[in-house]
Amino acid sequence: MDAQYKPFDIEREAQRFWDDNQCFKAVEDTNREKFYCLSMFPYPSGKLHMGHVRNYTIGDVVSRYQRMQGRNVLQPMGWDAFGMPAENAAIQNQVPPARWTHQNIDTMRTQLKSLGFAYDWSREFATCDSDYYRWEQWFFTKLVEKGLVYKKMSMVNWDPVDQTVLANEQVIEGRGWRSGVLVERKEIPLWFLKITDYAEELLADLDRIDWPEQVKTMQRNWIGKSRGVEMTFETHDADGSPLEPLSVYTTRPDTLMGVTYLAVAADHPLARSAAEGNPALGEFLEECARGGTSEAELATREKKGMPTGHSARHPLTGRDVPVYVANFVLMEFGTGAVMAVPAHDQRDWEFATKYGVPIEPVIADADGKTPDLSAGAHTEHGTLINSGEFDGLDFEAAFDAIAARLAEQGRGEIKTNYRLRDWGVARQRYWGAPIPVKYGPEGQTVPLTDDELPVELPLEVTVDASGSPLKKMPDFSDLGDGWTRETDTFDTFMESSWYFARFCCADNPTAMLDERADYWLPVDLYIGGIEHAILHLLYARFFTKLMRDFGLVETDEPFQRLLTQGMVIAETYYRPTANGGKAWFNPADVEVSRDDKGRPLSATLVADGQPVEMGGIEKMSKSKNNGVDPQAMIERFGADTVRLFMMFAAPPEQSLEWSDSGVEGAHRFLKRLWRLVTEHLEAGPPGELDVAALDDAQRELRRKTHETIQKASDDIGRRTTFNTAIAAVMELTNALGRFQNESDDASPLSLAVAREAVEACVLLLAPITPHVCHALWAELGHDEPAIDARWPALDESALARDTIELVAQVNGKLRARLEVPADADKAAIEAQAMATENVKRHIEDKTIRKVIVVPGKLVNIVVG
RNA sequence: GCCGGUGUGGCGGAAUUGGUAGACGCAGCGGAUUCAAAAUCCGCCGCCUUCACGGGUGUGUCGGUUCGAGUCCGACCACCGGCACCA
Repeated sequence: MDAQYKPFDIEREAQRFWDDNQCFKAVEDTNREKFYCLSMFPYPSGKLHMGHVRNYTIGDVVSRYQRMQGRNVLQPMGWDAFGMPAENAAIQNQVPPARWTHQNIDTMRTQLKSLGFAYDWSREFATCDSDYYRWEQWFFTKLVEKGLVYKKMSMVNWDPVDQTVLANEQVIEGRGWRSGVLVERKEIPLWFLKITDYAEELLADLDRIDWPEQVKTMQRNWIGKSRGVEMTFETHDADGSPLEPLSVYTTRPDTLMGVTYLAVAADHPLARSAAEGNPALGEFLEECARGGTSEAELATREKKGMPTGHSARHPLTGRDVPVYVANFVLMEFGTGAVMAVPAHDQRDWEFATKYGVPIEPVIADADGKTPDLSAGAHTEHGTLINSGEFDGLDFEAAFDAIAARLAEQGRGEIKTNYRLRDWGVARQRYWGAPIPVKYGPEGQTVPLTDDELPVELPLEVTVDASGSPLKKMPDFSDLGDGWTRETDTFDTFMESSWYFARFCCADNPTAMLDERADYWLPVDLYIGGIEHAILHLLYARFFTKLMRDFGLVETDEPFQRLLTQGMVIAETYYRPTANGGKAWFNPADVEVSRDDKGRPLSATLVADGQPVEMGGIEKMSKSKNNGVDPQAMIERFGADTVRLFMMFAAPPEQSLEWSDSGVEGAHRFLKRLWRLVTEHLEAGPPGELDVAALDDAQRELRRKTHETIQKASDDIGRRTTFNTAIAAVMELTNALGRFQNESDDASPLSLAVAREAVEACVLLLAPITPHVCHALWAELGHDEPAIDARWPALDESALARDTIELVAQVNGKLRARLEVPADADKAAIEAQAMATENVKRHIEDKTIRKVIVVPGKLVNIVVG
C-alpha cells in the first residue's frame, strides 16, 4: 500500500473501474426495491459552478447510500438546454445557439465525470434534441384535442425601440435592458395551458408528499384558494345612462355595507370606455400601461387612481358609489374590478385617505365599539355595526346572511376562487421547442398531426436583438397555400416539467413514455435549489397529472420527497469605478489581512498590491465575480476533497460559504484517514472479534464505532444532514487514532476492534468520498468493490454502558456533573445530587420546593 | 408591496421531542519534532471575573410562558429566496 494519499491516481483508477464495469447502468428489475434519485438538471451555461457541485454531490451521496442499502438505484443526468442565455451569447459572439449549447454540454459533462458521480450516462439527453421535444409537441397536440389548451390575449413587456417582447428579467427599472427606453405593456394572443382545471388537486395532493413544509406552504399560497362572494354592481354614467354591470369578487362580504367606492383595472373595458372623451383619464391609462408587467414592480409602484366619472349602485342599499381606475387592480386577477371598503382594508384605506373618499366603519373592534380608523384600517373580523338588518352578526353569520340576501336578489353567489392563473406557454423567442400549430388562410388554427411531427427547429441562424429569427424565415413559417406555421416556441418550463419521466425510457423512439416509467416513478428524492419552490415544481406536478390522465404514467405526483438545497456564497471584492459603478475582483486574486483573532481587516489585489473594498458575502455569481472555479479546486485537491468540503461545511438546506482553508481542512482529514488505515494494516492481521473478551479501552472504541454507525445512518438516511454524519466519522477517526497511539497494543483482539472501526469509517464515508474509499476498501482485502458493500450494521449490544453522566442543576443552573449507574432510580439520583459538594453549597439555608429528575439527562433542584 | 425563510464564539457550524449551549472543522495561541522551514503530532481556545476552586454573563432586539427556552408564544430589526417571460 502506498504510504501517501495520492488523490489523482486513486480517482483516475476508481473512475476507470466504474466505467469499465458499467457499474451505474440502471436496469429495471421488479424483484428489487427501486430508488430513483434525481438532481435538477443543469442549464448548460458554460462551466460547472459550485452550486452544481453541491447539488450533484448531495444527489450522489444519497444514491450511493441507497445502493449500499441494497436498492436498485437510478441516477440519471441530462441538460435543460433551451433558454435565453444561448440567444444572448449568439447576439454577442455570432455563434448559433445550438453550437454554443453543445460546446457547453461537452465541457460540463467532462467536469461532471471528473467528480465521479454515479450517473447512468446511457440515459443522457438534452431537451434541445428533437428526439426529446418531439414528444412534448405531440403531447401538446393531444392537450389541444382535449380542450386543455387555449389562446387568449395577454400582456407582455414591449420594447418600442428593439420592436421585441422582453422577459421580466430584461426589464430594468421599467426600461428595456438594451435600448434603455421605457417599456410598454402590450397585448398579444398567446397559448395557455389550463392549470387552473387542476388547482384543487394540486392543492389537495400537497398533503400526500414528503416535502419541506415551507415549500408546501408557498405552493398553497400561490394556488390561493379562497371562499368568497361574486356579486354584480349596476353601473351608470354621470347622466344616469346605464352601462355594463360590474362584477366583483370579495372574501369579505361581511363588510359589504362599508363599500364607499369601486376600483377597476386600467385595462378594464369600463376604464377604456370612460377614457373616451376624457383626455385626463386617457393619459392616466397610458401612464398605467408604462413599465414592466411583473407583479413585484406593480405592487411596489405608488398607488394611484382617478375617478371614471361613472357610478355603481350598491346591490343592497341602492346607494351610488364612485368607480375609480386604480393602478393596483390587475386585470389578470378575478374580474379586474374590486369593491373597496376603506374602513377594513389597509390598501383601500390608504387610497381613500389620499383621494378623499368616505371611510365608513361597519365592523366593531374587539371591545364592540366603533374602531379607531385615524391611523389605518381595522382588518380583523368582528361584529357588524352600521349594517342595518345585519348588525350584531359575527363574520360567519354575516357572510352567510349577506350572501343569501344577494343570491335571493339574483345579484351574487358564493364562489370558490383561486389566485392561480393559467400557464402561458408561448414565447416569442427562437431557442425553444416550436409550438406545433399551423394557421389556415381562413384564420383556422390547427394542431399538427402525428406525421407532421416533429417540427424541428432550424439550427443555422443569425440571432440579433430584434426578436425571434423564426418569424423572418419563410422556409420555416410559410407552409404554402396560405398556410403558416406558429413561430412562437414553448416556455422552457415545458421541457423541465417531464424530463424526469423521459429518463426512465429515454431510448424509446416510438413513444413518449413506456412501462419503465411506472417502474421508476415517482422520483424518490428530488434535489435542487429553493428558488424553484413554486414555478418549476408546480408545473412538473401539473404535467404529471396531465400525463396520468392520458394514461402515460400511473403516478399522481412526480417527486415523493424533496430536498431544497441552499446557495453557495463567497466574499466579494470591488473598487469604485469612475462612472459610479463597481469593478469586481475574484477572491482568488485578492489577499486578505486579518487581526490577531482572524477577523478580516483589509484586502489588496495581488496583481498591483493596491487595496480593494470588501463587498460582503453574496451568492456566487458572474456579476459579482466571486465564483470559485470547481475545476481549479479539483485539480488542486482532487474530487473527494471538494465533495467532502461541500458536504461538511453546512447542512444541505442552508447557504454554504466557500472557504479555502476549509477545503484544506477537508484534504487534511483524507490524508489522516489514509495514514490511519496504512498504520492499521502495518500492525498486522487482526484476530477474531471476541466481544466477551474485550477490556475497557477496547469496549469503549467498539461502542464509539457503533454509536457512529447509528448516528451516520440516521443522519444520511433520514435527516440528510451530511455535515453531522461527517463530524461523527471524524470523531471516530480521532478515537481510533488515540486507540492506536495510546494502547500501543498490536494484540489480535485489539486489531480486530480497530479493524471494525476502520471498516466502519471507510464504508460510512464511501458515499461522500467514493474514490478514496474504493481504494481503501480494496486495501483492506475485499474483492467486492466498495460500491457493492452493504452499509455497516448496528450492533445494539455494543452501545450498552454501566454508568452514565448526568448534570445537577439548582434552579436551572448547572452546578455539578454526576456519574451514576445506568440503572439508578430517581431517588438514588436525587440523593447523589444532594450529596455533591457544589450542590450542597447552593441549596443550604434554602427551602427545597421541588426536585425534577429527567432520566438519562439531569436533576434540577428548585429552591426558594 | 405580497408569500416563504434565516439570524448561535474570530469564522463555518452542532445541540434531532422544551433538559449539560458551542460537537466537528477552520483560524489563532503555546509546545514537540526539525540545522531551519514545510508537513505531522500534543495541548489551550465564548466574554467578564478569580492565584485557584468557583462565580457572573451569553444563541439578532424587546417582552412573555415554564422548575428549565437557541428551541414555544407576541412584537420588532436585519438579511436572503420567490412573485407567473431568468433558469
